[in-house]
Amino acid sequence: MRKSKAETAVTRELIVQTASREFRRNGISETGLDDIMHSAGLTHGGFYRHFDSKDKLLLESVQQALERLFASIDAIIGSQSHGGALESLVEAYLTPHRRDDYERACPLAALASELPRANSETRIVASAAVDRFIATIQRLIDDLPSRDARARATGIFATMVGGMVLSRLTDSPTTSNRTLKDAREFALRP
Amino acid sequence: MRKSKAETAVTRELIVQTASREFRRNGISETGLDDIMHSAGLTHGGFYRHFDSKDKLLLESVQQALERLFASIDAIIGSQSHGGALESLVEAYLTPHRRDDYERACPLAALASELPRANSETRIVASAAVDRFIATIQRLIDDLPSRDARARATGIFATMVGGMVLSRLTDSPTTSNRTLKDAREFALRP
DNA sequence: TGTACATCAGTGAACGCGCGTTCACTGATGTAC
DNA sequence: TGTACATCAGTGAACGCGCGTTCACTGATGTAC
Repeated sequence: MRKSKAETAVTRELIVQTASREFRRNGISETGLDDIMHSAGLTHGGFYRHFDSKDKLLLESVQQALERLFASIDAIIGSQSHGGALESLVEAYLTPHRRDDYERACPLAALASELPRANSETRIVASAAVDRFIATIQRLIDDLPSRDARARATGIFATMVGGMVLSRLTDSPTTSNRTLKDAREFALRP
Repeated sequence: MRKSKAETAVTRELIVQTASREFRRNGISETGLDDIMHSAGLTHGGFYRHFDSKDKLLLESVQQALERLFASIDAIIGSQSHGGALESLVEAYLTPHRRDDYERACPLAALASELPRANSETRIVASAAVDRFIATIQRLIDDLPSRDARARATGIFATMVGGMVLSRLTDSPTTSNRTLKDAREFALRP
């Protein structure tokens, strides 16, 4: 049952999107190709018509998640007066919504301890994303010389990623939400 | 070749210690019992004379790593004048040494994205350790009412964990070291 | 525009490997008398 | 204190399962004329 080129492209996109969510939800090595294909409504055998390996799918999944995350962040920043942009960014990131909805979760936080062992292409993408995140934050800090702004931006991003990681590690939902709030306030402290 | 009770206890301890390092280095699901037993100089068949399951070993490994980490932190705090203790704690944590030496790494950072999916006993231990870490930091903050000190301590710990996670995610050693430094300074910023 | 053939997306079975776990066995240790 | 037997730490093979990957097959799509 060959599919048309258009249908094939849609299927491929669906697989990447599904994988992107499932990797973030269940981790890289705990997510099987069978899980992904089944979640996408397909059987596992067809996978290799679209991708060379699980590693290649992981690479595209992480890339896609990052592209969408940066797109949403850029939109948030763009829609704000310059003064409130940093606050909006931090508050959009450290949110119960982004903690619980793995479709929108930050792959750097969701895959934090697994990415350093991923294949080299994926590591390069992840490492570049850290840089881009920090540079984005740096641009929103205008009361410091650029060297200090970069250092401050790194600290802010560390607080964001750490706050998200800790909030997922915490059992109690109340405490988890307060962790997000405390991290937001610490990151934005003047 | 039955071993004496003393030898058996030593072997058991060796397995926990080895597992604790290997889990932190290679992750929970990517570390096999065979890897651990082989690293400890044993064969995999003997494992079940000491532990009921991989999950039970994980629990003890994480517990042991946390006990040792808290012991070293308490020692650092105890040996300091009260004013410098927070600085010493943050600087002892966000160090290239603790990033690279998995014998001393913080399990919360090294297993950050895997622990939320671990068995419930291990999750409870991890969650309690987050609380204890925050409480330890809180006690070193004396210029704020306790509610605010707790919030501040949460922010500091988020920065510490995030800084460590990001430094492991970064390809370049120079950048990775600077990330640690920036996170240290951000955490300690007055 | 229609026809004949090649291509290939998706299916479902199979392969090979590694993993967590079990088991029969060995021989030194522990224990009961 | 010595002897006879039970226990059990460690070995290495085996089991069963799941995983990433491959493959023969189907039939609709794409293409060459």
